[in-house]
Amino acid sequence: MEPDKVRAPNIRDVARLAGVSYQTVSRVLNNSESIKDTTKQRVLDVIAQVGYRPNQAARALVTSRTRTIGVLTSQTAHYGPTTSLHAIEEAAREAGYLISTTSLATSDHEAIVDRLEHLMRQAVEGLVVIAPQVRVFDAIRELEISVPLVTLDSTRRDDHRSLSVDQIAGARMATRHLIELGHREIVHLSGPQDWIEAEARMTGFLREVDEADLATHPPILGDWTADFGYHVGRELLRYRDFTAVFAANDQMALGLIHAFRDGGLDVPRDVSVVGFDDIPEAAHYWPPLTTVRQDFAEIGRRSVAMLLGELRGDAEANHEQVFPELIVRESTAPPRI
Amino acid sequence: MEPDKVRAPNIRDVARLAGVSYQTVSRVLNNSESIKDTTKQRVLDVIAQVGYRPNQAARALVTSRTRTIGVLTSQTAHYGPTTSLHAIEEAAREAGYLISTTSLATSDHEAIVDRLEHLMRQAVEGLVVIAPQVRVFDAIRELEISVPLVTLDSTRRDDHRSLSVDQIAGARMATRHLIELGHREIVHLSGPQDWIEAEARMTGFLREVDEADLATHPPILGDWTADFGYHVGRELLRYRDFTAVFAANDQMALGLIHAFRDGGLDVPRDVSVVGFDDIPEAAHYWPPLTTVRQDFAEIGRRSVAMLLGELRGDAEANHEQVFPELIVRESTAPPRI
DNA sequence: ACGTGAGATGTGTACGTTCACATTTCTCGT
DNA sequence: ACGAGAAATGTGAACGTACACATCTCACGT
Repeated sequence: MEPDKVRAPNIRDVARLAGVSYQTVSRVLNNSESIKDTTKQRVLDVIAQVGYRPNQAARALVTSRTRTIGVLTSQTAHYGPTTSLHAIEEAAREAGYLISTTSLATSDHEAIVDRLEHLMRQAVEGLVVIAPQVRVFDAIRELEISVPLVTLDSTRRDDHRSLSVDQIAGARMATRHLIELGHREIVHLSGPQDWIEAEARMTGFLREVDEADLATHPPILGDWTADFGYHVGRELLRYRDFTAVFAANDQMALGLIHAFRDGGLDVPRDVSVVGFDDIPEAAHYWPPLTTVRQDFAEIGRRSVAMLLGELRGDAEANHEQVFPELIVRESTAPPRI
Repeated sequence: MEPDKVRAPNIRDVARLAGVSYQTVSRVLNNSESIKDTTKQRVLDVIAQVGYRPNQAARALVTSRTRTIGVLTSQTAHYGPTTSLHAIEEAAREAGYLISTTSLATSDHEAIVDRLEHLMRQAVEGLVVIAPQVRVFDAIRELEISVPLVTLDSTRRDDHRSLSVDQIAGARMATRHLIELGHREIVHLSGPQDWIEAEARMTGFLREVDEADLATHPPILGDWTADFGYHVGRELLRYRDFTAVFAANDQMALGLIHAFRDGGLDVPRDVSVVGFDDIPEAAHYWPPLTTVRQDFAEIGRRSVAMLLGELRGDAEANHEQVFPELIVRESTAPPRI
């Protein structure tokens, strides 16, 4: 006939056992000065002894500070967003913040609103959005979200802060590399239509092709996966009206190369392929992939720094850019003939 | 001279505007029955109009329910843990729970304790541990954590629930496949020493080799990365006293293959390579990788189901196993001669 | 017309903490 | 030895919600 659950000790229990008032315990918890060392130690001993853990809900209620940053991610377990997320978690932790992550199961408007509402109910103090779908921004505007917000991978110039890798520049570098090798018929395998990143890379590609006065092949819309890249590669084999492909990420590039090889084409002898992201495996693909490197971890860290800056009230620059880097390996070569 | 921050509307504000008591608003929020439809609608209208959001801290304080599940992940952005994490988040969300994720920056005892303490302060109702380092279990025991706990990828049989892919069985399948092809000199490239997964795969490998009465090459300890696989491959080229390698994950397998090719060896003609995990890119590697598939998403989903079951008080089975599957592709073949 | 009971709504209180302010205790210099 | 001021500690209230219980309202059968 034991009581089913014993109530967890609270600040008053600790105070009683230490022979002080609850306020003194609170001071110890918050590292207040003007506490006698002996008293402080006595309180700490009791805390350790009874295994007291401050109730964050009560604390948040009275201070109206949650020390939590909300992160909205896309539904996929891609390397880039994941790496950024880890960096965000680490940077936030170091600053004494915690992370509440939620991901988008679907990218329809309702789901986005639901997830944002969820984060706001959590009373997050700031928001990092790594879900670079265009629609997210509409939802944010609609909900009149008032906490500081940083978006990643956006090329938008909106009323919130953003941090982006200059995807357009990266795409231009990749495209220019192919052009400089002598390619004149270049196909672009893009990401999904509503991803801002995909749009930016496509824009960069089109601009570069345009400036070089080359014929424009209509970009193909992909879904970021190697499987899709493979299927596209099989299709492309039927036309052969190109000498190079710029894929919007490394996985699709891998699928393309696989399909080309299956079709009897050699990369880079018969066709050059460039990827994007420089995931850690890209250097070990066969052939090692020429790609555009982005520092996802750096982006994550800096996004937290920006957010914390805004939380502290600094009126810093609103938009930062991180520059990507072209990594030339062995999947690109001059066209035959 | 505006007031700097307007207080967010609370339940009493809503009540006043709707001309009802705060308790009635509370009833609407909690979908209580015995609310007149017209009243309910009036309250909902006010809520929407003023943008009222219930304060979770206050709610948690009084109900002592946070509806939060804590997740402890390893420090790395690997495909497997990440995929499981996504599945966990989704499953939890569907059950009305939220996720508080924290990752291990380092795997020393202090860091682990710090992270666990952190989650407990958040008053998580349950814990999912995807950080399969051995030391985590010591910390959990030491902290006398009382909330329901599910660990992933563990082969331990402890006092908490666990859900694991039978890594030993998977490793045996991979090894047996090589043996059945006729290989007698097989090297194992393992994961880091303190990872339970790595240990289990090594155990499976050693058992199978032992049962087949083959000479045992001492396993090589790796770090899961393709880069490391490449370096090991370069080293191995100097000996050539093996005809097959079983790598503990696909990335290391990729690096190995790269190194072998650089050294003039053909996979699978000169040496066979098997990976583990079946990440989505494995089918598109060159050659397409023979590997062991694990359903990471399934694991994530089931871990949440187990946890919720325990939270509801079901006394279900304590340990579930998920079986992996051997996927034979083109990186394995009979040994030459 | 009136009591009855169910349905609808209202009131008091507790959750565990921090903040503002009040009070006590110590440490000096004289 | 004493008072002033600083240091240390204590008291009352508030944060926003849900629960237990109390009260009000209304339809209905007699």
